[in-house]
Amino acid sequence: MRAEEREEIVRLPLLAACRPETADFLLRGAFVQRFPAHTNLTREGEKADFLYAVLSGSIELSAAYLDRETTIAVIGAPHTFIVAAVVLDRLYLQSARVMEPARILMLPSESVRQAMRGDAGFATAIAEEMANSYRNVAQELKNQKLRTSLERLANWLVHRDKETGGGHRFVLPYEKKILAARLGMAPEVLSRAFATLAQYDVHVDSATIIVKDWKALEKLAHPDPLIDDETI
Amino acid sequence: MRAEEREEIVRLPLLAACRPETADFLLRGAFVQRFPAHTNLTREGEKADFLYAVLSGSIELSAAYLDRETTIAVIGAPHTFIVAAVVLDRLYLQSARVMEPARILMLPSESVRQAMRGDAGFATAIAEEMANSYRNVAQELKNQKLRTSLERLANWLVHRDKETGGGHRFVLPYEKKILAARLGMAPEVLSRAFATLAQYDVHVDSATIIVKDWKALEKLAHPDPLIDDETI
DNA sequence: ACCGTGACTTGATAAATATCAAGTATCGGG
DNA sequence: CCCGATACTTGATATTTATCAAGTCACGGT
Repeated sequence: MRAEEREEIVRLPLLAACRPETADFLLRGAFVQRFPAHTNLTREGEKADFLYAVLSGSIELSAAYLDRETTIAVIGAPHTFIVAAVVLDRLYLQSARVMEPARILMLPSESVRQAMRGDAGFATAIAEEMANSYRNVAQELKNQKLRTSLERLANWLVHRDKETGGGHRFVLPYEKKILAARLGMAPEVLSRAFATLAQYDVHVDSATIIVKDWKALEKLAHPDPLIDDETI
Repeated sequence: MRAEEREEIVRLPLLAACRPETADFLLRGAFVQRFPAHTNLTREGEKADFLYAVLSGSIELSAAYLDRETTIAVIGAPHTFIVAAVVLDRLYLQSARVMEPARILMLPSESVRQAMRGDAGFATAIAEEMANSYRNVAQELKNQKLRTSLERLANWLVHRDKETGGGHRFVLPYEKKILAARLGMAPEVLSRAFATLAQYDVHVDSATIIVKDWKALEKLAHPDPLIDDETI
């Protein structure tokens, strides 16, 4: 592992609060690897061998049931994924696939558990990471149970616009097919939802979104910090 | 706090793995309180002042949006709730209401965070608690996104039957109205779903459920450990 | 014992969402 | 530059779910 890469890694929220010797211990068994798009990193049901952290690129987490499949979340740097399975030494509940070509840090799961037992700072960082993940998925559950598909799309657009600087013009970060799965609807429904949003002056040109009447969109969306704000 | 009550508390998964002095420290600021049914313990949006653990009784966690409301989960002993908000010192994302009269342990949230920083065993226990909660919500999200309402009910029955000893006969632990919200459907839909299950030899007499043809129900439900098994 | 409230059910209907099919557009590889 | 695969859109339709309304029933409080 190169020195500058090591620098980058110990700045991750996960490692920033642990003792130097814990970081040493963890990084001894760790490695960083680059993966091209579409690589499958984990499949749900497998044993949790590694904790993964995204250094760059993005990862799609998905789950399947019978012949159905859905996207649970899309993760980017500097976040981790499938930490819960590692902490509990259980099976992955989700599959992880590389979306944008990614650099991934992999920590052997047994080392992680051992480091937790020995370093309260690290264990706390893991707990905080888990708490964040918990809140994100709890918010997503509220999103699913309390909103219609049109409302979920409208809120996603409002949120994405803020995230990209509030220019009221941005490009979708991934395929509409994946966005549809992420929002919990069939691709055809997403297509029609975009068509409906034309009434609210939302213009869609392939992957580019232009929000001409911000107020109208926000009124439709009714964003709620307790569902949409990840840092509340 | 009585000695036997203290005994009971330090056996909670949360405290079982921490150092004696950490338990002392935590229990110094803690108290146990009995609450009658329907008491509101927290409201979503409030600051997280306490970590709650259920010693007996049960708690309903719910969330609202506009004029809608849903039940996120129902918690019993020896589980905790709203730990994530405490760990991160943020706002509660869910409201908690007493369902069955309950004895609740309350730990001041600042003490919890302080204890985590000082005791790796306790921080690890919190991380494990969070990991369990995370997996439960993630499973619930899969349940919502990948199944129809009839399938959710069928699986809930299968699961509940196993939980209560597999006698193929049990009593609903709470009102159908709440069950409907828990399963993500309108009460009328639940009513009709029960009616549909008559075809599968599921008999409903007010709150008593009798499953006459277990195989038929299980075939309809298609239970999946990665969605339904909390300990996988 | 009576009353009133609220849970539960059932019917009728509307709205939301999924599915199937067909056509167009787009994009990467040869 | 062309081809084939796949994403995306749109229409028609089916299924799922919600809503509104009315009636029954059970229960707690007076």
